[in-house]
Amino acid sequence: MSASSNREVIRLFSELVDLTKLDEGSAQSFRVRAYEKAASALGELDRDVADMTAADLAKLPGIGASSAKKIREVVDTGTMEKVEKLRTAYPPALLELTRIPGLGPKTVLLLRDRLGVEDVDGLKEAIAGERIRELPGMGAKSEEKLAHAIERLGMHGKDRRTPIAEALPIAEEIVAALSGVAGVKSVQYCGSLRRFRETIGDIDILVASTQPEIASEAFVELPIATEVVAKGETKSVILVSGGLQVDLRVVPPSSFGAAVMYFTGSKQHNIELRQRAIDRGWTLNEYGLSDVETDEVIASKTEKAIYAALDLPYVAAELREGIGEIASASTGELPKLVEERHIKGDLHVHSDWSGDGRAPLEAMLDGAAARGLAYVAITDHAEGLAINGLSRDRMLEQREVLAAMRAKHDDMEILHGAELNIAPDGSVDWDDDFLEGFDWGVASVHSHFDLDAETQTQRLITAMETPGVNAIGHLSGRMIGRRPGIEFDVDAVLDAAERTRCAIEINGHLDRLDATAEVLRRARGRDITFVLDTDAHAVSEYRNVTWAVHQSRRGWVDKSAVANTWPVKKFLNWADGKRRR
DNA sequence: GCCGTTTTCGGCCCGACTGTTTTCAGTCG
Repeated sequence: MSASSNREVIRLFSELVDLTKLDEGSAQSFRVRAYEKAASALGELDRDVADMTAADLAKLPGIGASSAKKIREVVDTGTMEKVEKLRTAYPPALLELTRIPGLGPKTVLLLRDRLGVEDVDGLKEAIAGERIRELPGMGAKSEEKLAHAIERLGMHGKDRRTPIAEALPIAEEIVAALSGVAGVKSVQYCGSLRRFRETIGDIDILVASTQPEIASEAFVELPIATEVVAKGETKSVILVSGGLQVDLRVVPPSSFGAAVMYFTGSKQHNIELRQRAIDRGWTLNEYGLSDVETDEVIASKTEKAIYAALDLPYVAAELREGIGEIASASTGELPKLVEERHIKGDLHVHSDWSGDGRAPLEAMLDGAAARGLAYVAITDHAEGLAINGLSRDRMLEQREVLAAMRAKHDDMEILHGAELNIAPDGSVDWDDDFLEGFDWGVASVHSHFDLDAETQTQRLITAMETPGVNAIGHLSGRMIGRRPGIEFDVDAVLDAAERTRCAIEINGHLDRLDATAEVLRRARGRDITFVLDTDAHAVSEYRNVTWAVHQSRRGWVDKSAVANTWPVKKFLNWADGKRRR
């Protein structure tokens, strides 16, 4: 990716944020927020900063003359003087202290200035010597909390994030448990989980209840809770196994919409909405949108009503990252997003014919039919995948078996496909003649993840150019939280997708969610076709379609670009067309 | 540090919980 300089600039700005929090003694200082905003703007930039002048940079929203100069400095010299200077004043060991939950910049500086605490070991000594309690505003209880927080740092510091595949089932379990509690009208998980980020800092649960104390009590008593961090009337915090934090807010039912909105975030999205409220003489908080003068509530029950009052269409949770979605919403330029009911077929499905499939062919077809799909492509692994793959002969045999099963499923089109392996040189398992016998081909990277970006780019492009390849499966090959994706030139691959008419898959496996949202957003404005797939290896995994839809929304993908939302005939013609090029 | 259909200076989102306080500071989201 050409953005290696972007990554370095963002890294230094993030460090600048942390250092400035200490230097200013506040995480909310305007300078800190300005640096955060600049870092976030750079993260969304689809150009290489090295190619931009200071004047170009300063035109970007959130970046002014000062940040522009710093960015150029990093590009030209490889470093940032301000960061270097702050590093000597606040060494890494001291910065590490701010990662301890409950310990903010003010207290870290107090510890250093009054007790000479320079690092975690120094803090432990101060606690053991009962010297914390000598400080203003601190007591014996503070020592106890800090000692405990240091233990927590080891297993789950402030900045450790949990893969969505781990967090989502926990959140669903808690939602289900609280739904049955007396007085509870609605329960919803919010935060980054609802925005469908691929990793989660903590789980946010919102409850609407007429009896908040019962809900709070039930929450801290959940069997899944390993520790209660805080418990109040409307706000409580627990830890679950592994140290993952779960926050609960309880609001009256009439405020549910405002509270969901507040609790879903993102922080930047909320700030922009609140600014929009202020511009209209109103104020927005988790209880509602109200008039500053009269206290009259303008909207609070639903998110939609609040957006409408602010002259905005409803903004889907997956879009709320504060990266321009409010500006796009206000001008009617948000994409038309995919909904689950739009998905007419599944194009990446395995059976137990290949090694990792867990259900018989019949069961997978019945499962697809039960979901009301108009078509399904069986795509077992091809033989290049040593452990799992089917030989040519087995594939031909499977084709016969599928043909016989068509009679039973006369209201569902059954496509015979294959999941092909992309070799390091971009070739796939079989020659064009044999590939022509299939109805559908999805080609994926399953090995050689460490090749250099240039080789990987060419590898993907060669695969896309192959007539029998309709789509590239799980484009990056990443496993969230376990394995990074391959490195490749995103723009070059997107160019090839336009040119070859090869689709890019949006894989709904929770540990994949691939293509990534960053790549999908980068494809905005291009003429690229996507397919949403479950990559189901068992009947239960057809539900991955839900996650694929969320992922597409997070990537700002327009429904019109998703082939499996099209009318069936149009889809079949398109799929066939690519194969005959 | 950023920004501007009232402003190039003076604003910048809003509220809950904890521990220490007799009214608030710090932290967090």
